[in-house]
Amino acid sequence: MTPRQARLEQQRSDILQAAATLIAERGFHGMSMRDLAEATGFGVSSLYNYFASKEELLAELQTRAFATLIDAAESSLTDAIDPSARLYVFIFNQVRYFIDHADVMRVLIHEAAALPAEHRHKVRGLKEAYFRIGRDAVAAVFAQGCGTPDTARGPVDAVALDRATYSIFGMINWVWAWYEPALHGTPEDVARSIHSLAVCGLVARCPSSPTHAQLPPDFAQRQVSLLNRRTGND
Amino acid sequence: MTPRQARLEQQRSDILQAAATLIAERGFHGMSMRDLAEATGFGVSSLYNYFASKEELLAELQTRAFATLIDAAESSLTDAIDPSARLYVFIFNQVRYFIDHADVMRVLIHEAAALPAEHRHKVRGLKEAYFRIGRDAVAAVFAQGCGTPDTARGPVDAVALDRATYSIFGMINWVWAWYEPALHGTPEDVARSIHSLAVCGLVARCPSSPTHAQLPPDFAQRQVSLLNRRTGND
DNA sequence: GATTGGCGAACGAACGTTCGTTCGTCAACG
DNA sequence: CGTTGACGAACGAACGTTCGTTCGCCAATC
Repeated sequence: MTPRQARLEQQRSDILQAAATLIAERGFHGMSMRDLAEATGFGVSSLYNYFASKEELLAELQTRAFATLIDAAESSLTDAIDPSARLYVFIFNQVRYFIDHADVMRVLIHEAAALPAEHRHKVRGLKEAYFRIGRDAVAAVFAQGCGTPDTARGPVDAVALDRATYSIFGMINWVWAWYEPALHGTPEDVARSIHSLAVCGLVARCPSSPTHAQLPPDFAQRQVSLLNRRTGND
Repeated sequence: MTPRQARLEQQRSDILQAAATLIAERGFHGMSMRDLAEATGFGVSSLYNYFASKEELLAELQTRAFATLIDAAESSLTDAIDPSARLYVFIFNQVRYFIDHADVMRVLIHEAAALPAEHRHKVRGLKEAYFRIGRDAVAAVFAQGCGTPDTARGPVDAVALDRATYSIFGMINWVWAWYEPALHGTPEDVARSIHSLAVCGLVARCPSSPTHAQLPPDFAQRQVSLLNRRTGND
């Protein structure tokens, strides 16, 4: 990559990050290209040297973010740890990303419908791919039972599995709406709360959430580097 | 109430419902007053006979919806049933409302930030009141344990309780993003899935979700009438 | 080493359209 | 007959986008 291309890519990333912040605040239609120009220091027309239109800018933002999420999830789930720990890794990955990139996350959740049809289908495909990764992780825990054979429930019907998976996604995705570091603990605390709720519920007795000791030793660093890759929205 | 006032109130409700649909589709800034005029059959300027501004319209929509939710939750939780069943009632209430009024719900979730400061604080107050109702229901289950004394965990720290409550709200609120009646079962199925996940998790053995037999016999009808009251967004 | 020319990148100005809102008017109803 | 409410026309502001131009860098030429 020439320095020329690197500079261009860097500025595209900067613009995307600024756009994520503004869209998260005011919504896609609430952000004007003039707002974005002021936030980035560019003139309004210069933005069109980097993105063909406002809608293409949104599409690029969403595509990059989902690709990052999928990459991080796939890479982190290659380890052959037990289902409950795998689910924790998946949850922590996503919680971590949402807390670190709250504005990008808000865009992902809120502005899927603002895309033109062509881009919407592409993003939809990425979203479904991501959903399947999560559902596989949930299904493994579901099938396994509480870790001991006598509590195993056996296979569950597909609709109930979908509902459970969507519900777990709901816990994770909702983090953007309430989490404040000063009030609600660390991202690890959040991930543990969600994992505990997903696996054991509020009241049941079962093994506590995996500690870091049970996870690969380089786990934390791996996640960070993965999540900062490709999106460039840091 | 004179017929005059009744007619005015009816038309205000109609306009609010149409606005909810449009805002849910395109976002607050994405809906124009001309769109709303076309959807309601009014001329653009006639809308200003009913609402002082576009922002006041949004504020009224959100205020009415939260007031409806709070009323329904408070009324349905007066019965002295056991904590787990109370939590189910709370969850079902909200799921039911979200599925019946998916557009209003999307507005509640997405467009809080679009309000001017004054109205935003008022709505924020309603939202916190609603949160406290849910948190009390969660806390009772949390404290009770799995219904038998030997599994009781005792009191939990406040931050963890908040995290768990927010997570349960997340499961419920996320329903708008995925639920389709043809694919995912009845609203009761959804409420049971969420309740089961909240109380027992994916794997633990514990009493199944309350059946309707355990609930007051007029439960279903009471919910419907409550939820259709005051909002008028039907 | 100085001059030139091509080119990516940034810009201000302006386009036509749409935005939220206001106003004067006029028909209809109580 | 007086009040209410519906309306089209019009407002200034802001929208996304385009255009012509300029600036500065880097390589090729003298």
